[in-house]
Amino acid sequence: MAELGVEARRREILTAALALADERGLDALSMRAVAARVGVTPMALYPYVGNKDALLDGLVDLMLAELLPAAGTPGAWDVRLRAIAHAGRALAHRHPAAYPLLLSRPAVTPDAVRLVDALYRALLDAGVPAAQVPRLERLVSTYVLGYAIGEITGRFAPADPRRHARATAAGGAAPAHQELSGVLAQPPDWDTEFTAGLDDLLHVITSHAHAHATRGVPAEQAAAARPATTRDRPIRGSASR
Amino acid sequence: MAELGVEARRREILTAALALADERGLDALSMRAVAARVGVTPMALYPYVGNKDALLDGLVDLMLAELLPAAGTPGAWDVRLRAIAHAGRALAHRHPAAYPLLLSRPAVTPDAVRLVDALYRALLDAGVPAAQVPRLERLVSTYVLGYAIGEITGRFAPADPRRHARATAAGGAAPAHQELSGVLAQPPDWDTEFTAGLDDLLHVITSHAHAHATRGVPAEQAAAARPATTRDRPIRGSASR
DNA sequence: ACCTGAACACCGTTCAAGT
DNA sequence: ACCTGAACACCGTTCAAGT
Repeated sequence: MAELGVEARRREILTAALALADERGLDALSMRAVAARVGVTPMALYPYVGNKDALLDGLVDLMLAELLPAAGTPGAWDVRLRAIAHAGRALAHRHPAAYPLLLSRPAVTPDAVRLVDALYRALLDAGVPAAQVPRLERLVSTYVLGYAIGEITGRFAPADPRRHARATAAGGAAPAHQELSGVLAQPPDWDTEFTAGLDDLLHVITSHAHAHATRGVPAEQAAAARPATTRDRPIRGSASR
Repeated sequence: MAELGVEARRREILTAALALADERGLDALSMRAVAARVGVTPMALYPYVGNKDALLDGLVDLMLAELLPAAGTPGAWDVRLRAIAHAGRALAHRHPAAYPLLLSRPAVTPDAVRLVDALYRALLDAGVPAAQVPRLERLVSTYVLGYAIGEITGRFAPADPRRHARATAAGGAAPAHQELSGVLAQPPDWDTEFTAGLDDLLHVITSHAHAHATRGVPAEQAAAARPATTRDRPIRGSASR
């Protein structure tokens, strides 16, 4: 009972911290401000969150927990992979200030492992050889995180005319910009671009997949539908539960 | 003369700040610490760097300046693109603490534009249609930045046995991890993996290229080697200088 | 068991002042 | 023209103390 209370209080504190980051940015996320929002003295936070660094790790946990339901999406491997990717990007829009923490902190919490596991599963179901699965998982998650962060931090943003102006002002120093002035004049649609990049990565994945393994359904169903001899390696556990 | 002195002093301050970040991390990068390293009072920095935020932008500038020579690499489009990508990753290893700033600040300085221009040029030379060039440039630069940051911040890192242990401890919650336990047991070579991902992106690029445009040499030579009728759009300026 | 209050060693930045 | 010093409003975190 007391233990449960501690966990609940911890979540209460982390939720307040994430809300504060959402509303006023990472710079405004001080232990003192979080404490004030929870209605307590700064020192009262320490037994629950350790210190500020651990509090930031806690925010990562909280965001991963929000993302996790996407890992349960049913359907073909590419449907599942797309769902997780789009959920990952949507998370960035919901928590633009805290989101970059995902890229800078090791993903070793149970929820992070579960999420990675769902991506591993999708890649395995796509027919990717085991040796390539972790690498392609990192390729996809790097894309999702990097793209979303580029978007929210404004790295891609200079859709305002000033960048274009500056680029052409550079003149001979930026000839390719001049050659592309037509397409650079119209700002891109970031939703469309994200999906296009994801499509490109899906092609990369299928290009690495075994020729015979074009199964697009979850492992159990695929295993049931295929003759056992098409399995390239023994599957240990979990297939029937 | 006085103007030049100001620029030189600014660079001196930024160089000291970058060195400080390299040696003691971003958290240790205070205005006071930079000032002490330069041998001056904190307030003396302000006329040169504006404020702390602008100082961080200055570090981005400094890193881009280090990266820029890679944009001058000669050779075929893919050679040039690879050179820039590998230089971008090498930069991360040289400045692990400051590097993530590249992902979080808009790239609108002249050096940034020059770098993007070199990537645009490589993609154009690859035969990518103009409409796809900016998107694929963002795909490539997102990969380089995201991968390098994942590497230096330890997001990929749990090559230590603990992650694997934790994943398998999760048991039924991480079945794909179990299925992959063989490949997950051996830590990846990050150099090789970076290159493999880059190869994948090069394939994406060529898959988007015009069928006839497999030119692998800089624009001027390619333009000279091909009949003018194969050009899909008029090239404005720069081609002959 | 849970929280508070005072204190310490830091921050970034302002302002008025020095030479 | 270039820099300093004192001051202000903040930080994260410690410690001893309250109830």
